[in-house]
Amino acid sequence: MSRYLKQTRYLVAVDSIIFGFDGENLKLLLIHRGLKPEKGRWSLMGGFIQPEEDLEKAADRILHELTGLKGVYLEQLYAFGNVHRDPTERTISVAYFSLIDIHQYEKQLSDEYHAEWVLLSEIPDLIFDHTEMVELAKKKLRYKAAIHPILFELLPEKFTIPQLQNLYEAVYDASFDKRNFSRKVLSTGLLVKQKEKDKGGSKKGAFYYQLDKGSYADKMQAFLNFIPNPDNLLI
Amino acid sequence: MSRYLKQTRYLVAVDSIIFGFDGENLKLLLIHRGLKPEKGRWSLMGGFIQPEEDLEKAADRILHELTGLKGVYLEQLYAFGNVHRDPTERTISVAYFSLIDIHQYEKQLSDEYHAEWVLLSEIPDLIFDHTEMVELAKKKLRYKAAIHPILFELLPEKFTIPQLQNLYEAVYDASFDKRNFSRKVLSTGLLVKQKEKDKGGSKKGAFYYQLDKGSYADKMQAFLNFIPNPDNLLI
DNA sequence: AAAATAAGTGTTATTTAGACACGAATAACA
DNA sequence: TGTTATTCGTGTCTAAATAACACTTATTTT
Repeated sequence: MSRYLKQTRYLVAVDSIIFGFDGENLKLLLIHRGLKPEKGRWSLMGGFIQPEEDLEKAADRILHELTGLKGVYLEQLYAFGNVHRDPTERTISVAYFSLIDIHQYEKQLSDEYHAEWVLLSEIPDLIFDHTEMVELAKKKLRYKAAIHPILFELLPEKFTIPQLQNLYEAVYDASFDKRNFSRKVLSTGLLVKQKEKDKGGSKKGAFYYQLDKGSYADKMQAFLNFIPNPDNLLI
Repeated sequence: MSRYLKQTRYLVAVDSIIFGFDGENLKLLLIHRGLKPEKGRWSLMGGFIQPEEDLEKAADRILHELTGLKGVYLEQLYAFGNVHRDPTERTISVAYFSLIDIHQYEKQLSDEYHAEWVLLSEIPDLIFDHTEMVELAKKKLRYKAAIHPILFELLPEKFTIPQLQNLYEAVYDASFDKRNFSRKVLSTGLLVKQKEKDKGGSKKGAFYYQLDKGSYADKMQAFLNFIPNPDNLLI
């Protein structure tokens, strides 16, 4: 039934930039390639799309294979299609990035892939154009998080304001005034205060908060200007 | 040299959403498909990528073929890869959108493609998932223009403040106070006042302005909050 | 009981946004 | 040639948002 007879076909892959936060640092989930070519080198998790599989679904599958997680935040980043990006054979790769709570990640299946969390500030050499993909993903994360409340995806369901601030400070490699920060974040109406405190972080303990799932969906688009002086922070 | 033996290969296309502005209305450049399948129906301009052609280059080529223009604003929008989006054969399409000054467009080559400018508010049925592509491009245009000074790409080199305001009003389907608008746009430091006036638009005439190319590159990222109450306008 | 630590909160000054109205320049026309 | 119609161009004031700033509270440790 193929009617586009004279055209060349190409491999199409999906690669995933998976960000995680451990309460302290931002990390990236990488694998040690077990297969040739480039065996033994660091790489993003990826795979070829299958004949009956939508792009999004392929990204979902790959994420699931590596982390065992389903239903996590996943967003298309960019299609990379330089002719020689994979020296073996021309492959167009659609990169996705996702945000997961690092503590939800169980190392179940990861041995199969030799997956490891790596500090975002200490990313090793990666194969192909994966470094470029990661750089773009970092940029987009900063960009988007300045405008939309997506960083909650990196936290557990219950989190404290200081934890949230740590996360923002890690993403922007900056520090914010905690009075202004908490006022701003609470004024969004997105957070619901819990009765329990997290006693782990300090002697006094900090109250847990939870996302108001209802308004979260609504306000996804209404979070502009979250970061002061974004001009200085966005690349 | 192909080592990924067991994988399926796919067609990869590029489709272009080409926006233009005629001083009054926003328009989209569409073609009447001359080839089967779907001959005679409206479509975005597109084509398959060639073996030695980067993605970006393919988008550039297609734009050039249709409009005769080179070096225009071109940005990757999204990769569309649903299994059955092209019923003939599975094709992954990477969509690009571009912004051109409609008056720079000469209908040189367009007869070959039966290209036509169509009002953005009156877009006909399009083949495949092209309607979805256009919707996403509209959304991204609004989104991005609220934050970055990209709409200048739709204007001639010299333009007046009222013309610029018309453009913003067309993009956001809203009207803005001209005093606040001009104060805001001039405060960016992006515009250089010219000595001549445009006498076409009014009896009094309006001064031309030109982009300060130097600061344009710098301030591409520093144009946040250009649109009042963006919450109401961004989808 | 004193000290150490991190949480939580309020005030003020500055900046920015948004609402608002009139004079100036020119062409068309009476 | 004076009057009218049209659009350009500008200034002020009020309200809201931002950012800078410091102390008290709760609790554990010593």
